[in-house]
Amino acid sequence: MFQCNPHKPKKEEAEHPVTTKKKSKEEIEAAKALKIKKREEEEQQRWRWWEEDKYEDGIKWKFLEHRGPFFPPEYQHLPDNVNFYYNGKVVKLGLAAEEVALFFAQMLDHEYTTKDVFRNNFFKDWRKEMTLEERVLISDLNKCDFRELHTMHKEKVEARKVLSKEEKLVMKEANQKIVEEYGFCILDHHRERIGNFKIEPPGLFRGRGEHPKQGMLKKRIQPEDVIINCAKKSCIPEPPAGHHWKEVRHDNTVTWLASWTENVQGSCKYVMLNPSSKLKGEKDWEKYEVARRLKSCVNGIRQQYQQDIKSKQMETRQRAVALYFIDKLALRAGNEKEEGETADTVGCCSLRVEHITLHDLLEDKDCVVEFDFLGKDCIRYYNKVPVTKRVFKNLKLFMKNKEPGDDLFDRLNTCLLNKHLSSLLPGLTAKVFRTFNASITLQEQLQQLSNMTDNPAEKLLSYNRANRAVAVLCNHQRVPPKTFDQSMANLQSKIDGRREQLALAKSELKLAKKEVKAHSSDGKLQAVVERKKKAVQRCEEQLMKMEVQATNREENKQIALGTSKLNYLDPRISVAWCKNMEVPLDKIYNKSQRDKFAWAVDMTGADFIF
DNA sequence: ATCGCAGACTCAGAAATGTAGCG
DNA sequence: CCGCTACATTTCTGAGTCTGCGA
Repeated sequence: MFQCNPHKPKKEEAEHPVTTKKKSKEEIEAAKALKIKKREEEEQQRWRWWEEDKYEDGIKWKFLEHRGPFFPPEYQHLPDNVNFYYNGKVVKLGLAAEEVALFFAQMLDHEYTTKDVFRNNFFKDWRKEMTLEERVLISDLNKCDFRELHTMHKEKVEARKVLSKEEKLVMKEANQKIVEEYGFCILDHHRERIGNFKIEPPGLFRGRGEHPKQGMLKKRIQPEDVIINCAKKSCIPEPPAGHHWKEVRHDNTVTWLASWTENVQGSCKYVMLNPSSKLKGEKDWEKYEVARRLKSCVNGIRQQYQQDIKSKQMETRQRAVALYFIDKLALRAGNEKEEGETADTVGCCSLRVEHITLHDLLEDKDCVVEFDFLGKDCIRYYNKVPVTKRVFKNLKLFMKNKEPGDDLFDRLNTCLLNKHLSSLLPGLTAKVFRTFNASITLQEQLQQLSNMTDNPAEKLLSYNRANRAVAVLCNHQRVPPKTFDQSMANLQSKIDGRREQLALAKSELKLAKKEVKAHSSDGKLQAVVERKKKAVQRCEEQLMKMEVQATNREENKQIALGTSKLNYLDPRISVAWCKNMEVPLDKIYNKSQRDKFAWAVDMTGADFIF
């Protein structure tokens, strides 16, 4: 005799005493009820800013109050028994040099520390932190032995993992206290979550790809480096004891609460609000509205750039071809970058001759352009695209008499392009094409792929496939997780196991049916048949679910769906689809995504069209 | 007037952390 | 029942886009 939990049909053996199971079941129910109640409360407290009037142009808030950013703890000297060695001898480093040495030691397992650029940059900056004595002594990184520091660090990480439940809870509560105090601000009478209220701790700069500055020391930020922005009439945040702010200003035309200049690239860093905030949400909404405006005039714009390709002006022709790429391939604008300051990556306007190859004929297609370049974050863009004859001819022209390293569009830059675009439609820039093409693709794909008659798993697979089409368009890639092949194999063996189980269940059902025939009108046997039938059905459902999961995972191997979902797809398309398909929203958006898109969830009906 | 550059903001994947489901 | 692991979510901060201002 056993109970079968409807949520876990797989567990069929009565391994546990019924009493404990019952209890935990009740507990689960109670927890669920609590969650629902909490969610409802949250919903009631939510600021429905999308129902309010907008501020006049440029004003971002009328009141802003916060506690200032949260600073990381000061560095503490290493314990006495942990030593750094130079040339085989113990060297006791001063506080500053030791801290930086530890940054390097912590990364010893990482590939970074084997790269020459990284090592040289690190060593140069490290020496700057040394005392004169240290600097005289330590002149060769290869003679430095950080292994004891490295081991200590690993042990610390390990120790944190094996803490008892109680200790972990204490830490969690301490963290929550910090979030409560520093993680929120008051903006126009509403409590809003801050995104990154923690000051970035010092460390070694890690760029993406072959970054010329990798390994440089990212210095500790002091309150003296930080500018605070808040309302004049608010309670001004208190700097840490013994310190003062660089400046306190009251600029309500910007959205940041604090800012500082980072020393490696000299760029500004900001403390800003969480994506669920009004300030971010309103901007997001506006972004999709501009993209929808583009939708209504994109045909005209397309016609125009097709015409412009024939223009007598070289500048116009280049602009037209670039726009053709941006529209068709969802390329980024491609601003110029300072050479030697960052990794060598490009976008549309900054493409060089070496990044494309022209094929009059390739794989049965005429006029094929082969793209191969590193884009944002050094993600490779590789694509073979058939283009119109006109575009093809122009590309040949643009490449004539140029070296591989020369700009493809030598008469064009993003400023020129965007000026042209904004003359076609106010607010139109190159990146709007990415948003527009991403969202329209999602809408079309959902329309094509999903059917009301599909089962829930199939509907979700279709949604993911539509999402995936967008991710492919936008070239959102990821490195397959290290465990990918293994986990795929695991899933497959699970599927195989389930298949066998299904076969078994089927034959048992047959047998049971025979029995019934033999001893007709035996009620008990009839019940057995019913039970076996259910078992078969359950098995089939489970199998189907797993197979869909396997398909989805395989197709997702190198594709990252998150970025497009979060930044390119008008959430109203997804909300409307859920309503039409009767799919619960939380199947496609997790908690923070629902928070971010609260405006869309609230205002969108099943009839929404992008 | 224009041009370059700082400033402000969005977008990006990796890494860290949390959690659920499994044996 | 409990620890472990795989997967999901969150955090982190670097890398883009684009605007507006001052020389």
